[in-house]
Amino acid sequence: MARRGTTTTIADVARHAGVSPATVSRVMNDRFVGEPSVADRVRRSATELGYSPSPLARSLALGETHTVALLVPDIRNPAFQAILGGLTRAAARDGYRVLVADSAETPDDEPVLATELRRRCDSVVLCAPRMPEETLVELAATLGPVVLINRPSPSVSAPSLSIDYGAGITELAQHLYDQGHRTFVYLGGPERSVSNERRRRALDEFEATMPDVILHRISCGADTEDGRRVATLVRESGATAAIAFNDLVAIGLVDGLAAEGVRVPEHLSVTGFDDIPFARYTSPPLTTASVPYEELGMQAWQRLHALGRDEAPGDDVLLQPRVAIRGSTAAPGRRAGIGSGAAAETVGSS
Amino acid sequence: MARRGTTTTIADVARHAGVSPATVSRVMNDRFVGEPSVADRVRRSATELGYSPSPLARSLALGETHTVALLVPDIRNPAFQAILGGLTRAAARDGYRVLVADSAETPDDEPVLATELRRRCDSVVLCAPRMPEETLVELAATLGPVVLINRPSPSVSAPSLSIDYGAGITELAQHLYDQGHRTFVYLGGPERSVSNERRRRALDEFEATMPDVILHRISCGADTEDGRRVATLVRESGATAAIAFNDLVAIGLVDGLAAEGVRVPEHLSVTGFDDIPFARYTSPPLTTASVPYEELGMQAWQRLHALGRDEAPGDDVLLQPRVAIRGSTAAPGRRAGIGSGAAAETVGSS
DNA sequence: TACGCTCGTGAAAGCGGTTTCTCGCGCTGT
DNA sequence: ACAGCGCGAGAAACCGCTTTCACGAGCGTA
Repeated sequence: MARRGTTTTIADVARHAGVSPATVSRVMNDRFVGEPSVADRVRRSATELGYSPSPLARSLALGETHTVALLVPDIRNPAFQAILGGLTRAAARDGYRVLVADSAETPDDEPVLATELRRRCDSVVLCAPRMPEETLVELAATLGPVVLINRPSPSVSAPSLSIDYGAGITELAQHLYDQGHRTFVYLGGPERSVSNERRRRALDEFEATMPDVILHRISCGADTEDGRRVATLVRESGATAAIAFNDLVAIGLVDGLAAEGVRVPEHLSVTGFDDIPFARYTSPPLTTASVPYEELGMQAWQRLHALGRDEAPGDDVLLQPRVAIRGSTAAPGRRAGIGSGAAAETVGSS
Repeated sequence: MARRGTTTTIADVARHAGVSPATVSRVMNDRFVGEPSVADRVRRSATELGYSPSPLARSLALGETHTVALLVPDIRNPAFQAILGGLTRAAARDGYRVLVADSAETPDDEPVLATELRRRCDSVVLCAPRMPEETLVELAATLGPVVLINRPSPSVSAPSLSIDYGAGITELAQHLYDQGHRTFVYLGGPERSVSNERRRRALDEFEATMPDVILHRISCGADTEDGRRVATLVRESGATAAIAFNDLVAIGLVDGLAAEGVRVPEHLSVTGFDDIPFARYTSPPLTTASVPYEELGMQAWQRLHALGRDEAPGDDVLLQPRVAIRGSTAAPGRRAGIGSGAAAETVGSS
């Protein structure tokens, strides 16, 4: 904030133009209906004094801030950054700004963080994968306009936008199965994460459906480092294919395996999840499920914008990942053909 | 904002506790000096009514918002996301939030955007690589607390944090030279970008210093797609080493070259710049100059925080990139040895 | 000519806090 | 016993803008 008395206020303009603050306000907001000459005079005074209304004061008076909050567990996660990108761009088109906050992977802080953010903003995009359901229900009720990312729930009043992780992971497993794999290992994400739960359920079902499939499970994490850490465990598991919680884990795993002399996909196939921008450029390019996170961010804004104008926000949406077959998967025990480079890619729909 | 009359205000608490709003305010801000029993009563009323002060009203009254703005040309750029990450985390530690905005690569919009943001925030981190110097000087003067990213300038009153792009690119060139390359091609970034200018100057000087070096220049861009687009030009240039404006361009280039059957580094060496998190996982792992963007974000906050308390913000800083030698560079015309995997890496300092 | 309308504008009451200023009270000093 | 002092807490002004309400002027009509 500028030093007190430095900024020109609406009163200054009013005085300069010889009118009342009310009139200045009306002119600035195109709500003025009187003599055009008066409006002109006000406008001239405004530009002459370099006046622009204080957004803060307007927010207080109007009860709206033209700001939307985004709360995520870790802002450095590329998936959240993609959401942020989509949200920022979409909101900007309607003259809204985005306030970001990061709970530093501490679900306990999220309710108070969210409420605090909410008071600065008109609405909030909440991404709280590890928040307990009951806390979420309570929070969503008090929060007002909010959209939930990846937390579809009939008991919550807010619209939610989610990724069909189950469908994506099933399709990945099926792809591996079709290539001849029978022994899998799943590298689980954060323990209490909803999206991890979705993936696990889908894999449980896959295992139950396919009698000849063996599925090992390793509790891992969501970061590159987590993937690297479990490389040895994966190697020793006897699996021919590893299904990683996400791309970061997969990338870390591939790297960790390389350090142990295990080649991907020659010795072991690996799949990721998310299709972060660089998944296609990794070594080898990563077979993964492509998730439209930027789209998610844009749709989130669309819902909130509707909600803010008391329109119907639209139904909950379950966005379908698209599996992208790249170089990190191959038939077990078979060497990958020479020339299977970054350019080759198949995209399947689900 | 909650529906009018829904939120409990300071007046409600005052009434409930049988005191004046002034007293409530003092209690809430630990400025209360009277009878402890009164303070207790107020605190009880506050929690009972679920009261929390409106940040908006406080901001208006206090003249500070506890918010800092970040303005960048494109929020989707990983470098900016890293800065955002560092800034967000550092600011959060002091109870500040970050408001993000993206000028959509439109330098003309930046001055008005920045001023608008500034009115909502206590300070702003400005990253405007393509803004004309004179505009910047003017803007920085009116903006108040601001730190400039990558725009060191004696004529601007604001502190600046920059990357020594010249040193980084020179070191990369030198590395290539040491490996035996003599014909280079530089893939230039955005035409009017300051950081591109810095790289170009350094390469001009490098060319002048090394008599046997031939340096071609291609105007390219800053994105993966730009790199892919110029792959053919690069191949036809006759250069044995390509120095890309940044990692994204390098990655795109490598991909584009692969599509034309040109192998990296066997046929052509490629360097990037930035060392985005995935540079080490590309295929092949990218030789690049590692730039501490997250650190940049944190330092930016540190300066602004100091500035906000009328402390000396500290001197301008020129952060040194560290060149990371990876798999995308090799001696010209020599095949890379088998087994040069992602794990192998040398880090040099500058 | 008087009455009632509409139209253009200003006065003032919010929005929800903070802070200065003031005032009443009880305590001390002589 | 009374002036003076310090302390605890409230009244009111203020931050900068919006908006309702009121008011006076000008007009048309009876």
